[in-house]
Amino acid sequence: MPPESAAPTPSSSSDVLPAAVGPCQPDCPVARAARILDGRWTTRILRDLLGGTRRYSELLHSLSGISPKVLSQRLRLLEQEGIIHKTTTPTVPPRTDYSLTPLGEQVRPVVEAMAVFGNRLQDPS
Amino acid sequence: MPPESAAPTPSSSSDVLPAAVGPCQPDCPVARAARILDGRWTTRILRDLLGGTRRYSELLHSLSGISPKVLSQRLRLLEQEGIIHKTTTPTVPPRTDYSLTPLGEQVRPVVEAMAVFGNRLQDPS
DNA sequence: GGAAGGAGTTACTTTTTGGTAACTATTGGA
DNA sequence: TCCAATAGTTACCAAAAAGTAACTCCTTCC
Repeated sequence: MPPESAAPTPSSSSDVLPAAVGPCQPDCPVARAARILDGRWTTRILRDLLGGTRRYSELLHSLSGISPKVLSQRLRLLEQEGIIHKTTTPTVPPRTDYSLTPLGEQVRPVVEAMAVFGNRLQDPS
Repeated sequence: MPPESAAPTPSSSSDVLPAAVGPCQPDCPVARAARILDGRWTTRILRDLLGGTRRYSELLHSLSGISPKVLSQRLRLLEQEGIIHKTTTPTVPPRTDYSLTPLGEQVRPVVEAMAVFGNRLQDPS
């Protein structure tokens, strides 16, 4: 039987990926991140919030096609996970601002890497 | 009315994110990447393939909990998108190897960033 | 003849996610 | 009195994704 599989692929950069170490367990870092970033809209919401604080109605319009239900669902979830922070100002029409928490700021590299990858997809040079 | 929203947040690194430029369109790079990385298993499959070539049965076991149906569905999809490559060796029990294409290698930074983020989630210091 | 091994497929069900449309609350202003 | 604006919620329905279990193909070995 020939020596098979798992040649110690030249790891491109750091060793954050234990891919050579073992298989991806259900609670491995990648899986945990995936659970939070899951959903059709999550990364797009985050992408907009990486540009700064946004109001509910701003997000509703900038994420064209999202419904108010899904938006508030996702925002609630991200808030529960400690990724975003909600500020309600009880002005006369009420005003709600959403912004990234310090933890939420940590998704920046993920979303940036996705943007780079998305550009490769667009332009298959 | 006070000047509102979208203060030009100090962009942390490169300008891959057009967040300051405008809202995320349905076909923005982040959205395109998200469409491909979507699904409960996709990033985990990719994470394992970043460790090198894997066989169907290896993936089936390393991704504990995945069903053969979902695995082959996802692999087919990723192949169609040009992310992975499939090699069938018609030996006596047949053997199929999956590996990343050059395009697929481009997801490494995404998955690595997810791993880093996932570790922050684990250890909320 | 029958089981074994690898890579799937098929039919069917369940769960999850998302979409639609309409409705609520609050209060200042025309 | 009624409308407007903001930030949602609610009930209901549709679609998509995933799970389950069983079955297929092929060939070699016992």
